[in-house]
Amino acid sequence: MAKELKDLANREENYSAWYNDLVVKAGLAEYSAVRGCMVIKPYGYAIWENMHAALDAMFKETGHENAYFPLFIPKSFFSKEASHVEGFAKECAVVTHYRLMNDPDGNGVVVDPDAKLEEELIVRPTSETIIWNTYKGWIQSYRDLPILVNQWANVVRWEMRTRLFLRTAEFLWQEGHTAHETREEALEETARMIGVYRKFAEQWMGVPVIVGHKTENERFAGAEDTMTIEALMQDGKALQSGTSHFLGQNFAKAFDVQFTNRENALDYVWATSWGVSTRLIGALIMAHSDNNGLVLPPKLAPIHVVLIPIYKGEEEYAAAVARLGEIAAELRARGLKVKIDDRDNVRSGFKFAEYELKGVPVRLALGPRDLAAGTIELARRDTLTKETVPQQGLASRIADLMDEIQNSIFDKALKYRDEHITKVDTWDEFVKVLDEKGGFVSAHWDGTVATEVAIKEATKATIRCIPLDAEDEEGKCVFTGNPSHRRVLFARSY
RNA sequence: CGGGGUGUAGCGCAGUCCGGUUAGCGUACCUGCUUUGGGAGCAGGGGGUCCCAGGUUCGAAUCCUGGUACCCCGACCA
Repeated sequence: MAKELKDLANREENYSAWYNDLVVKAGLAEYSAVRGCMVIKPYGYAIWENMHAALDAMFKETGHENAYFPLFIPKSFFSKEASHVEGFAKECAVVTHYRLMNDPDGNGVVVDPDAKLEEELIVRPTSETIIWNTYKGWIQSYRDLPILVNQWANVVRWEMRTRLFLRTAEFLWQEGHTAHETREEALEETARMIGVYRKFAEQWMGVPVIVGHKTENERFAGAEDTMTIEALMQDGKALQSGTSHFLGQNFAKAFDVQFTNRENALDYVWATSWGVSTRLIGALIMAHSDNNGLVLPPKLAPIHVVLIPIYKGEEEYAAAVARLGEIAAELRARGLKVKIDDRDNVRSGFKFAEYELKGVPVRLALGPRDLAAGTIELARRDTLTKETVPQQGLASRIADLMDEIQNSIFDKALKYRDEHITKVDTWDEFVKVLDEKGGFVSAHWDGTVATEVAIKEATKATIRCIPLDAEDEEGKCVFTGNPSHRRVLFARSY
């Protein structure tokens, strides 16, 4: 185990390898036998369950309901919306047969050539097409609107290169798909849901994000506008952490979803879609972790407090574990998720390191000295500080501490993020900041796709978003010198 | 699909150039004793299709031919 710490401490050299190592060693996930696919282990899945629960409650508050649509989508559905198919065609898993048979030559099981599907089925890379095909049957009148439906599901995108949580061939997500009477209502929904994502990222994950619009070039395939939350990772790269799309009437037209409006005229429905995925777990890891491992925000941590007995011999062990049991009960009564690690085959120092690696926010250690004095050792994961405190009043102290830690890790991430937004007005500076400092570069851009693409080719940096709060400011494009009316945010990204 | 690399114990690797004891090291695992307020020590033990197939040879982890899998860098992308 000593070796693991050393590996993790070398993260400056190779952040990628460090990240991968951390995900595996903290017990969150690992690659599976299937190329590019990930096994989410119980500890990692517990974080996802917490995210799921919090997001789901927010969706309900904003009037949404859950439903479920098929995993398989007929191939023909994809050809109905031209830019949509163009965006996803290159990364689809396709089902062509429905039966296996024993190989006549005795080489195990083979695909039965007689069981070829008339029309291939696509394993969903996203569900717009199957959902709009379904909505067509649900909508006749403005009285049927709005439809505010969310689905929790898995999707498959056959990516060339994968990274645990950030990009895997299959991933878990939620996708909201809404239908509205008017353009304005759909635009409001698009903005409302990116607001929900922002709130979740900042208040639950402790990850500050910048809300903005994607450029035409970075927009979702089939959308008229894509709103995004962009987070900054500790290696200076940006991560698109959630998106909300205004789809206009594109899918309504492609799937012929018309309704009778209040003026008794036929009109096409206005649509939005929005989603976040298990990628958020990657964001959580890369925003907060340090050289000792994960740092989890209390609101999403599977375990809030771990209790560790310190002892010599059976008598001390029994005494410490018994007292910890009483303390655990008090903490649980406060709604805290508590684990007593009473293993006696590993030493306490080993346990300390292990729970730091796993990012448990608070650790309590109780030994003979504490039992005699009525105290306990309390250690904070985020600051790596520890102090000896009275057992008296411990539960309320820790309940308060959870809020403090939640705020503290957000503040730390916010400070880092804000220090890594650099205003730049010349091309030399632009390149220099990207190479030496990283983070977001706030610069003028002439608004053309050609310039954006040229900058990407020159620097690997893309426009992460046009921030919502971007002020009007006259300036010159950092690349072409053409006039610009506001700054946009560039960064290298995952 | 282009460029590079690697397949040897659960994991991480050495050995391959230059063929030759019973294939080795670290770690993990099992047993025992001693330990225990920050990743324990000692002793003993178990675990191998050296990626696969064919070839050369008295003899192949090592050389040759073909295959295959995975990793890294690019293109693609939540």
